[in-house]
Amino acid sequence: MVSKILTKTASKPLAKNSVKTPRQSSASPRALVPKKPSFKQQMLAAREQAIIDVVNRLLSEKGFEAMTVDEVAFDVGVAKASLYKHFPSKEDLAAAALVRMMERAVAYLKEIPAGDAPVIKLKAATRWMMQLKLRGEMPNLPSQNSTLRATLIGNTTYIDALMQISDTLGDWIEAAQANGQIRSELPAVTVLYTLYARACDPVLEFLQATGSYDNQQIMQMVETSCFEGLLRR
Amino acid sequence: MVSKILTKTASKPLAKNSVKTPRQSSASPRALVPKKPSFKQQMLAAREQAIIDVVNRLLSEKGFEAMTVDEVAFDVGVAKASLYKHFPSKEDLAAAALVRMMERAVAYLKEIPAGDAPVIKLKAATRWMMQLKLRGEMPNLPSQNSTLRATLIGNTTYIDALMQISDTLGDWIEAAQANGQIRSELPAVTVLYTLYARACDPVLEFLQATGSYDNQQIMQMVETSCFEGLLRR
DNA sequence: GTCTATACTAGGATAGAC
DNA sequence: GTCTATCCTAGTATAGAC
Repeated sequence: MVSKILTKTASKPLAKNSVKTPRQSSASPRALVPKKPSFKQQMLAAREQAIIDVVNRLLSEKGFEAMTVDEVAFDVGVAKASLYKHFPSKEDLAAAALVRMMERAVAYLKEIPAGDAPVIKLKAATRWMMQLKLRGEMPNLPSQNSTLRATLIGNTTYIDALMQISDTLGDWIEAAQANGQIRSELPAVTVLYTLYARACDPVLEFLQATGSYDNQQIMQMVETSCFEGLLRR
Repeated sequence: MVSKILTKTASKPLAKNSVKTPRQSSASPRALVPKKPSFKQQMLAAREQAIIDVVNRLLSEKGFEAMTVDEVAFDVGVAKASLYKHFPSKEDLAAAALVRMMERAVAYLKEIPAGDAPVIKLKAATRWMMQLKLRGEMPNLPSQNSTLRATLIGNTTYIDALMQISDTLGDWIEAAQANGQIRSELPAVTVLYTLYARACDPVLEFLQATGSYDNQQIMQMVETSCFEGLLRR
């Protein structure tokens, strides 16, 4: 467990989620039977998915600051005011996209075969991030934007997913250090951050911009430099 | 020479430099004697240096988008309108800071002993960048901001310095690959970009934020992971 | 070349009808 | 919950006096 490497913030309950699963009174006789979402709710959820898709793309293309709500509304094909019925602010819009990304990451990590060697798992996770980035689906966190950060650390779902991911990766890192595959001089946090950083590595887009290499080659090169190092063995 | 790795843009002559060295008519009998700058010019240059210092700091703290001209003016202690007498736009303000950074880089590279092994030179250059970043003096290029990019590629001084740096580092990289120190499977461009990326590596600030390591330790760790790789030899 | 005061615009957010 | 129309702040840039 390396969850201690993340400052555990007292995550206050989330303000409100726009699309809730229908909550029945626990006194109801059918309380244990999840009710199928109504047609309207399905439409709503689909609309929000579409919004999040657009936000995700814009976030990866231009980053949070440069993305405008007008643009989001236009691309979704909806009025700006309607967006604000779904999400209370631009920050929450971005947060929703990030939350979905986190949930996808959690889901992907679960797919990795448990029997694989720790290093193999770590490489798989890294490749997954790089692939998203190369496909223009990895949101660009403009690092030190304060208003977005504030929203994010207040988002329990986001924080929980992030910590879950960090714990999983952290365990793999420690296992890989224990069995001698990853160098132990580097603290596990450093390794973790180094892997995370592949999700926003400018080298990926620079190499892509040269047009000389395809995505497979680029991922291979960055993986090599990251795991094997620049120096020859 | 790897200058071909950078798209050689036809760099049009710079619009105008706010502080020019006094230009005498070439017909003048003292044309070859550089005239000492007048007191007023020295004051002007000093003022502009102060402005650039502030811009540089803000650029590294919050990036281009989040930096406001009001803030710059306030921190310099001058009226906003006065700033615009020195620099025609916010973009030019940032460009000036970046140009100075480039010139410093060029100067630093020249200081590196020519007799050192290529890899040693590359490590020195990398450490220089990381040190600036850790000290909060490395401007944060918000990557894909279009208006700033446009100004930059129109700035001959900037482009020339960037190409000069790339050539120098490129030569060292190729030398290091030739003598077997740096792995040759990786194209020189990839190595070059990988080193450049240390100037904006989020791992540096993340590790700094933990408060568990001092700058020397952080630089050592990142250098290790970059050159030696995460895997144990 | 410095100031104060102001013009102008982009962009986040809301009002209020349907 | 969607729309049109509008508000309002922040932020770039400029006018014009000294």
